[in-house]
Amino acid sequence: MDASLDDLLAPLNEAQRQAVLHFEGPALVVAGAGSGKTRTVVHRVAYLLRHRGVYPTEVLAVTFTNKAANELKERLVHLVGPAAKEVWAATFHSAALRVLRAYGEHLGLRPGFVIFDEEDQETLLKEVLKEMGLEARPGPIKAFLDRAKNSGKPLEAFFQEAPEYVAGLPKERLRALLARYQEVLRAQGAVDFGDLLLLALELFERHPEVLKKVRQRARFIHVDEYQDTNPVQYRFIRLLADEKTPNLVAVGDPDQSIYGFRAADIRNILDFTRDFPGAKIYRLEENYRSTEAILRLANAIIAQNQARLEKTLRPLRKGGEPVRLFEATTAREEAQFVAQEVARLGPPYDRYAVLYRTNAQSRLLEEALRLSGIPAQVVGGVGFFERAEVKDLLAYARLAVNPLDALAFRRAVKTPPRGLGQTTLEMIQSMDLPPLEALRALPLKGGQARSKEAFLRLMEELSALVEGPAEAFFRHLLSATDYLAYLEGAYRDHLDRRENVEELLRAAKEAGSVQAFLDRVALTASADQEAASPAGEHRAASPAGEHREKAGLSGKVRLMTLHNAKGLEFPVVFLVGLEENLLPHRNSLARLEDLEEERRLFYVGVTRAKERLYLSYALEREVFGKREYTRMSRFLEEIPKGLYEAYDPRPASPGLPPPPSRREDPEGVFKGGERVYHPKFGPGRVVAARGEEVTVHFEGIGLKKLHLRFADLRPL
DNA sequence: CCTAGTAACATTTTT
DNA sequence: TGTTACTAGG
Repeated sequence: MDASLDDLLAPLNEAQRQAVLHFEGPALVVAGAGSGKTRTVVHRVAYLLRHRGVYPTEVLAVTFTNKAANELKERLVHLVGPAAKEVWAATFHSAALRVLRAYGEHLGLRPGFVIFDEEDQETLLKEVLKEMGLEARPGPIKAFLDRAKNSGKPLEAFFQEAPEYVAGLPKERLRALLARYQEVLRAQGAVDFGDLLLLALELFERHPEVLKKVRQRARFIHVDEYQDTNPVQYRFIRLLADEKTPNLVAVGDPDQSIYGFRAADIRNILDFTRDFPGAKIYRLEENYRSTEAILRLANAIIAQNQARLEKTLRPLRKGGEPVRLFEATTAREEAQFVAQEVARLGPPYDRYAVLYRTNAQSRLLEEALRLSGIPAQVVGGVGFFERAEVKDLLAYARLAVNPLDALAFRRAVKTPPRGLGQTTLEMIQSMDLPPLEALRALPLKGGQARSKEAFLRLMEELSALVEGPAEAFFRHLLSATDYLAYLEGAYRDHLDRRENVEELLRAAKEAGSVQAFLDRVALTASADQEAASPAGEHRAASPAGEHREKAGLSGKVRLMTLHNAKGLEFPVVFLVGLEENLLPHRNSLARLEDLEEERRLFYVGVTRAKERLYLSYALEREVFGKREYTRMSRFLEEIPKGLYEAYDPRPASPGLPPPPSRREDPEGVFKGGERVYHPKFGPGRVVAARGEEVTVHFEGIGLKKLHLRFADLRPL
């Protein structure tokens, strides 16, 4: 661990070296896609620690995902040794949470406060709407609330600027509604996502002694993806960066700003030198990642944007495969094209990523890949922690940690069903007591009385376990509620759900305490999943890479939204759905700034590719089960011809035949041993067939009993 | 109280 | 199309 400075600088180019050697004062690193940003960041922190006498406990590195934070630490440990574990690497939200867990009582936050996820947030809004006798959709209200909280403006100021009607509610009603929402939220000992940063700011502003302490932990601040910071995050950093000598290094790329809907303000990065006078600027424009063909396309795309700083990525990898464009007749055909092309190029499959604008597009792609027997994994979408069975169990944990959590209480009481239902819950809600106390006070008879006692006893047992390891907590919960038996009775696919429960136990074991586990759950993003990791060489050698190997995730095609692809790279990228109304999305056509953000999204997608890039669109696509005719994206039209070529592999090797149609007369047509295909479970073999009931073995899934009347089972 | 069936709704992106 | 919200009947 005593290697010289030369070793640290050797793998870097001149611009990177300059940035790495930056010591005190503000600096902006404008790092184009694939310009070795992560390496520069890691080496710079290593430089501070190794050669500038900075203590690990003085460094705060804010990253975009928790996974990025962990990787940063791992690589630092690799460079400077285990002491680097003390570096504070976190997302804005987990950093804020940590501050609140440590000092939140100054604001009157209860120690066990929970974080409500989006679903909880909407549920609560629905309740408040009902309570106030208002008719409106919670979705748009939630969007308004989030924007308000992310804007960093006082709620009053935000209301001033808001239109007279939001989500069909007059402004004044909305104001009252949100005030009530906030009140109920706190009464339940909860905060929502947007609150995390706001509360941290409030803490800093009202308690200078706390700010002073946190500043000591953040004498050298590093912010990644700075182009995607919003005003609240900006203020958070502003407060932490000491005025006299703000040792702040911001890294980002204005061309990759894609979170406008989350109030990210691209001006934060554009105005950096004004905000932090004397800031040094370092530009990384040499691209190590992509071939020249890919980069020329990327440069042509982004050059169409008006609002940007001139910047051109210089390719280090000359030539390369041409970028190919495929026109499909239908979205299904587009998906089959992807599968066919992956099959043609062959394994290892983690070289491939399929990127799309909306989550809904994943379904066809997943199906097509499965039909071709290609292992694939959707990153994001319905996350692990959003599965019903996982949320059920988490409800108990939440309630044990925070008895005021009425939402968790309701979920816990209802599942598994235990003889306390709708009516009882409504009574409890009307009682204006913490839910458990209300239940205790409720006079019940017979079976219900027994159910009540049993539930209260269970919660007491769980409370006793709540300070211990999370794993023990959940194991007790599982046996006390006989939860697995409940799953078996309630769900056809209980085996899958059982596996999710086991996964939860593993995650709990890793997290330690119940509180830590819940926090981690709340702040784990889809991009934090193991499966999100790219197949880059340097990472494949890391410990995380080995772990993936064992988990069997290394050999899978990754499917994800363009947003989730940020920061990743793949040898082969398919960018699908390049259609008007999809990319650019129909909701982003009205305003130029939105349109330009869509273009940046396209740019981000293109720059993920290292060797090969496929673009595609379909002339026909189903939306809500209704057929829609589409048109090629304007982003493709505006690219000079010659930067990509039309491609159609079909004449040479005929595409997969359309899926066989369902049999007309279901009864008795499947025979034992027959190969069949199920849209959800994929290919399988019939084990037994009795009338309408067929037992099928699916690869990697196991036995499933299916009713032909319902299951869309097709012969293969 | 619970379940199964039907009606209504939803998709832009996410820490 | 897939999921959730609501209702009637057991």
